[in-house]
Amino acid sequence: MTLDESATISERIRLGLGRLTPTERKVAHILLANYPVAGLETVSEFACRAQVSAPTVLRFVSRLGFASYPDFQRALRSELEQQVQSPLVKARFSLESTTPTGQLLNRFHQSLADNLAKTFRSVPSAEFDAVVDIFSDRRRKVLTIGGRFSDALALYLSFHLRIIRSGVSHIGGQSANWRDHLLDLGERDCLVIFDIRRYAPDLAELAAIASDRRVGIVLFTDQWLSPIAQKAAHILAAHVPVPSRWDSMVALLALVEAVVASTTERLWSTAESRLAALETMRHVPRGG
Amino acid sequence: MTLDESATISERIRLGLGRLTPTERKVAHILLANYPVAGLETVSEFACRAQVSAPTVLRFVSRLGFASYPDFQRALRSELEQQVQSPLVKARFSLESTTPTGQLLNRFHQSLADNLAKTFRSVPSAEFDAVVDIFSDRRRKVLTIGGRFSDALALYLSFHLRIIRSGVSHIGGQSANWRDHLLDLGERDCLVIFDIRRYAPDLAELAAIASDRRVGIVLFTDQWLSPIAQKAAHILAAHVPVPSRWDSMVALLALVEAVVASTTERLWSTAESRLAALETMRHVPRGG
DNA sequence: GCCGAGTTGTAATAAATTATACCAAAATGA
DNA sequence: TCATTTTGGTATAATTTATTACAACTCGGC
Repeated sequence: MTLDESATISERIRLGLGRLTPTERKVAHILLANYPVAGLETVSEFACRAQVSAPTVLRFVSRLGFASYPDFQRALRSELEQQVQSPLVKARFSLESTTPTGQLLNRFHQSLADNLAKTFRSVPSAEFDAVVDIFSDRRRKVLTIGGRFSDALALYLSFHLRIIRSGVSHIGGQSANWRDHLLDLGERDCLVIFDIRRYAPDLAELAAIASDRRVGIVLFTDQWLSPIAQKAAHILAAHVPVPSRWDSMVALLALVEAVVASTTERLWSTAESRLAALETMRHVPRGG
Repeated sequence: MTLDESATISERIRLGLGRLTPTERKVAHILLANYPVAGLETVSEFACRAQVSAPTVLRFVSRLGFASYPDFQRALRSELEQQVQSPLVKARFSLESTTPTGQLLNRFHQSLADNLAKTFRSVPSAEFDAVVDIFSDRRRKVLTIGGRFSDALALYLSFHLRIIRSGVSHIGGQSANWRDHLLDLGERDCLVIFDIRRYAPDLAELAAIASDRRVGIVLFTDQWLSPIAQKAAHILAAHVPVPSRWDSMVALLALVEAVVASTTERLWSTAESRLAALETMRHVPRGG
């Protein structure tokens, strides 16, 4: 099995993601989400960041086709070197950066653009496709749920999916009642969890139960990966830091929209009539 | 001799350049010319690149104020991690544009970045400030509501505001019941409406009623402006087109988060204790 | 021309890192 | 349920790396 040496390392990782063991995949995701810095650390630092043991990191690197860890780092550095060739473009298009508010907006925009770039750079195509595959499969039921803030995204996703297909629900209400929803799900079905920093214990618990029941978990999370990542079949991670007291869900929403766009395209031929039917229902006059 | 820890390393080098010996200066220049990769190599690789001996490199690092070479590397990495944001990134590290999915993600990302830029460039600071002013004024009640999809953002906004202040609600449920909520609002209060393309007639109706009652309307809408714009006291518009069957709410969410960030900052001194109280309540065990 | 402060490289040493062998635990399938 | 395979961590060995001591060299001043 010879890998294409010309490919960038991040590409190599994304392509080889399928051949990795679960824990190795965790390492891969951490690296992609913190590319390339994580790989430039020592093995143990990297391992610690990914919450795995050092040998796992080494096995990961080895499976990528590198002869040794230093070899791997050399490759990363040489890639970084080429990338940095272009002069450090700092100057930015700016609106009124004179006013305090203008500056704030500028900084905020900067961070968001950044988060978007990093996020899309690190999303493995295979992972993205896998999620779209699942959402496009009408035989699989889909349940969505999220944390305190991210639940809005879970809701948004379920709205969109419900328009183009059946069998989609959003889990709301008291967390005590969540698990009841799982009763309806079987091995082929799918639980979509949104969980970002200040990870919700309630969600982790739900994920554990779902995992026990062999329900496939699709996880939308931040760059540091929610603990649920261990139980998840597929992970889509977004970058969330912004100059604010709170984390940003912009990049996460971007991922959701990309998935929705792709799924919609896939199901369009059949969704179209469904949409028309919905439209008709919507215009039926109601009392009030 | 303590150096300013806040300065970037490259800055630190430039400042200290005078105090270095000739050979050390050579090292400094090599590092600046191949920043930061050269410093991420091993001492001997770095030394070889600079055509000096290993101890010279170490003396250089030491004179910069670092306790050890690994320490120096850690600093470089952490700088890189933060800085990987703005520069360049796009071109080099971009994801597999070879695969169809890679192309799709690239196009999508491109559109979103574009929307963000256009949105932030066109937001009037005064309008932004005005909205923050309103949200920061605890005497004003705030009601949020949105359309089919944008309601998720309305919900998100209300969640955030409710954490830092009282008097915030989200209007849900049947549109027939919406107007009941307006009974609670007076002239000084505020109705926040999210309305993007395929503008909802229901919302326009609600806006008309609110306007009649002299309730101030804050409108989050798309670049073409919902018809509600005529009734609105303040408008924040975002760009929404993406290569998808649906419009994107990413830039709109970005605006919401910017407003929330600013409002939070404004109210923080008092919100902090409120947050602590909420946290306590949250941890009270519940049945189940 | 010799001396001494300052500078640089060589070589030996100490410290860390990476790599491996092995075992336990989990997953898988009959 | 049990046997078999896969997977992941621990402990340790092997290697590389950073560090230090010291000697050689350079350059000014006397």
